[in-house]
Amino acid sequence: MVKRKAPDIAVGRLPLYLRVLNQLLEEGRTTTNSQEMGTRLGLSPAQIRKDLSYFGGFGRFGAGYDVAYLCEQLRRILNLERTWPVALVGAGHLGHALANYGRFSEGGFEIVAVFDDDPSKIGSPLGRHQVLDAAQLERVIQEQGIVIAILAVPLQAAQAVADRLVAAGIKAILNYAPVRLKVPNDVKVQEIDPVARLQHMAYYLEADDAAMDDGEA
Amino acid sequence: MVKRKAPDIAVGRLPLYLRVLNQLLEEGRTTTNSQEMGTRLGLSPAQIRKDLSYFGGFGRFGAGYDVAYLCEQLRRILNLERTWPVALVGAGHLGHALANYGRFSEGGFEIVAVFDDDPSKIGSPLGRHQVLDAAQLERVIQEQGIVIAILAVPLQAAQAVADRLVAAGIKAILNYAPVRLKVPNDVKVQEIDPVARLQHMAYYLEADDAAMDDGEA
DNA sequence: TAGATTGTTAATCGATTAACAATC
DNA sequence: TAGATTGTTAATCGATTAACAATC
Repeated sequence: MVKRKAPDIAVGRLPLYLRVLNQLLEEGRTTTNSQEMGTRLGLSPAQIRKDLSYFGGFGRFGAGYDVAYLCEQLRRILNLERTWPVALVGAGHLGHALANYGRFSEGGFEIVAVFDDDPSKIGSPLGRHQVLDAAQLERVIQEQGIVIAILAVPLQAAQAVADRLVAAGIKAILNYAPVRLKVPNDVKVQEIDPVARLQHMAYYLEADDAAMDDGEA
Repeated sequence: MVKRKAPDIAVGRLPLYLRVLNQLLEEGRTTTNSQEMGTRLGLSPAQIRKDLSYFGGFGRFGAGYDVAYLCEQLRRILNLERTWPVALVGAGHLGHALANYGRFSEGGFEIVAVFDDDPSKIGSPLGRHQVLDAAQLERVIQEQGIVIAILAVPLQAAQAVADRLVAAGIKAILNYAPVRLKVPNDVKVQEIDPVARLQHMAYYLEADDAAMDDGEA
């Protein structure tokens, strides 16, 4: 009866559940079940029911889950009933792509400020914004009560910028620089490193270097 | 003595080890140890030694690891002694960022072709390339023996494009669309979903919506 | 009710950590 | 040698799965 604290790995799957539920919603479906969700995500039905059970009982015995209701509940659990303002640091190619990425808003996030320290970029338009001087970082973050930042700066600058973000009050960083940032315990970091992901997959590829061109023995 | 097959989760950490080793190399360091690597990555020394032990013994008792040597060995294990040609599908904002991303090459990858099906994009320059007609996808992939693809197309198109990639011989897909792709067992997929990562972190943030502006009770 | 699927408990499986003999 | 750190084994910890009573 006394719920054990949800493990982080289960929390990390909730966004995936939210994703399939939105997908089902778009298909006009009103109910689903752990079997179907599992199939779509490549997870076992048991795992989905277990994960959900850390947060409560959201289904109906014999009938599965109401798509809209479960969706709503997951958004509540994940603190997505509000829109979180996000600071984006770095207005290079990646910064541009992120500033123009449409899925943040439906996900519960909105980039409200973009920073760079390159004088040639400051003031230029980016998405619906103008690039702000990185010198303004602390001021803007504090004035707007921003607690989430996306870090899209070169590797060499990443830790220094992260330190400033943390000092300004940021509590969650989505880090695109290939480095494990050092931050206090109460600050969450998620790292996105496409090269590491490719390298992970390369392990399973045929090492065979030659060949392919046109098969000679 | 008979090594057990390395678990995928350990394989996935090898790129991180490679990353710190490169970092150490840049700092001019010639040796390191599991303690130091662990500190830099936020992992236990035991875990690092265990992970490496699946692939062999690379250290010297009492002296730790030779940075250059371990680096070399990890690149060998991960099949990174060659440069893998990569196909990029999708020439939107994200495609642009990826095509201009400098870290693929040092990681062992090179984007050799960019595809899009938008007539207004086909033929236009992107990085060092010209955007190719997506209709040429199969031909180019087969002719060049490409086995790795990066998928940066809209959600709605993702599965259909993935099907074509697989049919053309692709064995590894880095998927930026927020959907779990259905692929055969011998095809690896890694998914990158920044929104899901932000949502994961949002769970740990203060749910408090108001406040912040200027603290009124 | 009979049928279906949940929520939960217990069993299994796998990953991490601790500990230490091996050894340079 | 004494000191240090590896590679590996065994112990611990945690996550996943199987199974089923609960119940709509």
